[in-house]
Amino acid sequence: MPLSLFNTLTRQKERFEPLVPGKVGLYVCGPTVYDYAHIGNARPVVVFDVLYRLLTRLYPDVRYVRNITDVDDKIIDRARENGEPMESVTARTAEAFHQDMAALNALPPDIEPRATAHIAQMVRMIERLVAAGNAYEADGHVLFAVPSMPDYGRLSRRSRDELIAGARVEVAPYKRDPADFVLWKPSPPEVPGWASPWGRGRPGWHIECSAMAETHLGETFDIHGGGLDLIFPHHENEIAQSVCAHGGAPLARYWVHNGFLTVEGEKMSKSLGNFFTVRDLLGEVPGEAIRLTLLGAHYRQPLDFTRDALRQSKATLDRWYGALRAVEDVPAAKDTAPPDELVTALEDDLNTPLAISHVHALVSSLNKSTETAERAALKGTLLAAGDLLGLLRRDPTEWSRGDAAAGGIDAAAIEDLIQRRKDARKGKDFAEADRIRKELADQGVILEDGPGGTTWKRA
RNA sequence: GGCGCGGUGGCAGAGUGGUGAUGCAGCGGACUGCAAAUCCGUAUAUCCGGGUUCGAUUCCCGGCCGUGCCUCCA
Repeated sequence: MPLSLFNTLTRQKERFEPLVPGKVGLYVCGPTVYDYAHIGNARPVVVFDVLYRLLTRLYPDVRYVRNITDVDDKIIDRARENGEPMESVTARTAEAFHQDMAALNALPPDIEPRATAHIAQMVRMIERLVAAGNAYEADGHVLFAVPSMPDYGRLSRRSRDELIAGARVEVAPYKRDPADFVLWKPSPPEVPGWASPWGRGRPGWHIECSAMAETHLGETFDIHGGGLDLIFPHHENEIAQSVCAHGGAPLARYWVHNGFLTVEGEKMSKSLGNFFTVRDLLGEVPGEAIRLTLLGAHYRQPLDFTRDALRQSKATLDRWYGALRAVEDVPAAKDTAPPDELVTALEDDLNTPLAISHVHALVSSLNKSTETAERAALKGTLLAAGDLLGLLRRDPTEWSRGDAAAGGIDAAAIEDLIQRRKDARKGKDFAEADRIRKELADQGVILEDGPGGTTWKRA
């Protein structure tokens, strides 16, 4: 079954065909690095990581570009508040972002361009837009002239009139048209800035993505991804800039947007106190449980992120790793592929919930199997399925034993108690054996008596 | 006000014009010295009202409810 994706441009699920056979260019809007990534930021990263893994499986040459926005007024504000240079804010935050996303098993993109390294490309693009009559200088700013682009609003399906009618913000006096947006703005001396034909200044929000996409993927590429909230104005404006700077060549052929996330049924916001950073959550549950939670709903559906969902994802992974733990002594079959139905589910517009149900089926088969060759085959298939989804990468025993919580009982002490319980059982002193079981249970350690002896795991 | 999305069992969450996946929780059973894990079995759902159809949860219209965006905010 061929890959199909829901294209925001046409509001339809379309069969995916790369522009150049065998070769795929993917651009995803990355973070503005001024603070830790929150769980809402993590959703597109994880969703497009699955797409990247799938594309890599289907096509020999995939180039995944995800930018880092390291110049922005929010960053500048943060730097001023902290009394530190913008560069130290962005370096620190980008590093934290990398750590957090790695903890979610998100692969790094092939190229991670930074806005500040592409100022020259932005300036050149703006110059082209001015020369072509699509942009103008006014009051130290350079603005994109929206009326110069007849197709403006196609992605978000808004007419210019609607935009103006719905505008909530006062229109800057230097704009020729209320819908015009900033390409370049002046920087006062205390604000970071770069020399340009229009004086010292800094780029507007949208131009960086146009310039970086052009630099690393060319004028027209295959897939552009991001959150639903970016459709307007960000992606609409990106299209306007790029298309006009490229003589009408389309920017991306498929626009893929992930849905929004709520927390415990409410919009995440700092004032509601339900604002979770990935970093906070990683202190409570393994990153893999966060990842599975994010993949538990279809990417275009709204996702309600709850403690209960997180707990359930952890329980699911416990079961999956439990099945792997039972076949630790069986070498996985080599060169195994994920099940066809799982690949098919992902090819159908990234139906991760359906794909996950196929993992459940695999785990169930593995638990039931008693024949060594079959178990080896199933183990290989399960690991291949996990690889495609970015799951089940850890050692199963290590997973089940978890990390000794601060003050928790350590592995050596547990083993010692298990030995003492074994002696008690040998002497039919079940009261003592049960006392030890209870003692460990009270510390979150569960004992499992199997044919090969007693093993343990943390609850 | 404009544009958009969604309403499926106790919870989460897919598919589908014709016996409604999957997981968690529940109940019963097997296994276990007791457990845990696992396995087997089992009850429970398509917001409301119209329309199209032999037949709609699925398509169309209306309503109700929830929710997102509406230009520097990612």
